Parts: sequence; C-alpha cells; structure tokens
Amino acid sequence: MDAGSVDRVFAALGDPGRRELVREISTRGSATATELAADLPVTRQAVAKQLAALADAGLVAATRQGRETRYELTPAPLGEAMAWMANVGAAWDSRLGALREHLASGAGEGSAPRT
Amino acid sequence: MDAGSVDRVFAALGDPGRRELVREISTRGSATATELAADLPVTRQAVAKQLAALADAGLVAATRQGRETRYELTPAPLGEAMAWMANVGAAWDSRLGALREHLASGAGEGSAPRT
DNA sequence: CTAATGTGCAACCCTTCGGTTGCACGAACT
DNA sequence: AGTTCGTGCAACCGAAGGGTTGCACATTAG
Repeated sequence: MDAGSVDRVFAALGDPGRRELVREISTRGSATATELAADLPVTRQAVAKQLAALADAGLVAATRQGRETRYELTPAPLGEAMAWMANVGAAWDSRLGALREHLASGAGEGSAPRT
Repeated sequence: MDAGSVDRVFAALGDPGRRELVREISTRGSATATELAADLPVTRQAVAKQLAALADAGLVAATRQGRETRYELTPAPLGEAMAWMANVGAAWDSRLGALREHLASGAGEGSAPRT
C-alpha cells in the first residue's frame, strides 16, 4: 500500500527488456542470469543489472543455490500496480471499477489501493 | 490486445510525473496543461510534453475548446496493461489467474474512443 | 485594432540509464 | 592441489529523456 512500491513496480515494468525478462521467468518458472542472457542479444551483466532492478521492485526474488543464483517471480507487487490502475480508471469505466472490487477482496495481496 | 500498445502504456506510466498527471486528471475530470502546471513545480511546457506522451500511449485524449485544450482520461489501455500483468502472474498466483478470466470476458476493451 | 491569455514548436542542457568491458571472488569438479 | 563455471562489482560510454528558455501562432476581452 506504500506509494513508493507502486512507483518502483511501474518504473521496473516501464522497460521493455525487463518486461521480457519477467515474461521469460514466468514461463520458465525460474532462471539464472546466464540462462536468460543465452537467449538474448545482451550480456549476462546487463541481464544481472535488470534482474537487480526487478528484485529491487519486489517483482523477483533471488535464491543462491550452490554457485548459481536462481530468480523466481514474486507477482505480489503486480496486484498493487493493478489496484492503482483500477483505482484511476474506476471513475471512467465502470467495468474497471468492478475489477477494483475484485482486487480489494484479496486478489492482489496487501491490496490497498490508492497511491 | 496489441503488444506495442501495452509497451507504450507501461513506458508512459513508468514515469512518476506522468502517473501524477494521470491521477490528477482522474480526480479533476479534465484539465489543461496550464492548470496542471499551476500546482506543480514544473513548467507548462514540461507538462504539455508529458501529456503528449500520455496521449501517444492512448491514456488521455486532447480536445481543443476555443483557445484552450482540455485533456481527459481514456483508461481503455489500462485494461490491456492489467491483462498483461494478470497473464504473467497467472502462473504463480491462482487468484490473479481468476482475474485474467475476468479481463478476458470483456473488461479489456474500453468505452473510450481511441484516436 | 490592441492587449492579454493559452498553446505549440524548436533548440538546448544535463541527468538518467541501459549496455559494455575487465577483473576478482566463491563453488564445484578432477 | 588446480581448473572451470557462475557471480558480483566497478568504471566507462553513448543514447534517451525530462526540463528549461525563447519565440511564434491562435483566440478572446476591451
């Protein structure tokens, strides 16, 4: 429910590359920086940086297993971002308003709308 | 839903200033660049630029009335962005999965005209 | 017509940020 | 032990982008 959190989520998702990473991790279940970089036209360090940004936004969680660190998705902050959008759009679109209700009833996580 | 559209929406919402503008327009109903700039520590031209970015993302619509141009919210693209997030989160959170269903059943396309 | 208000456009700084290279450290495998 | 694989960190570079100033164009009031 903290505004800064929503802020970081949107900032993180604002970059197409990071959204691509989120998407990829979503389909793989989990992945390491080198794994992800293998299928991308960028360096491992670049991916690592983006993963750090995503982790800072709370969208992914890093877990060190032996000599590799696996990243998994932690989609809870997405709920907050969705709540923000639903809240803003509620005044204009009644269907989004209904969605906001849906989120408020526990879908998002610590779903307290408003920014 | 077109991927490029979602791209622009996230990019537009990625900036805190633009999100602030969206929020302000949401509460006011409609506003002009000078009106918005009056309550912000930035120039009118800066606001106008951000509004142009938001308009490009399809989040606001400009309407010239006499010598002033009023901006209103067109929250339709928000639905697409939410659908993207729900899609990604579906694999990890069944509740977000249910939300995805909800969006698929028609909440995504808005009543807003689009340019 | 003249003045004032509201915009739009263009050029220009300066910070931010994504990406790179290079190197050092920890962990597994032989 | 030594080697190899996977990370992390720091410095650097170039493009992108938000903000500014300045000016020209439209529209309304006197």
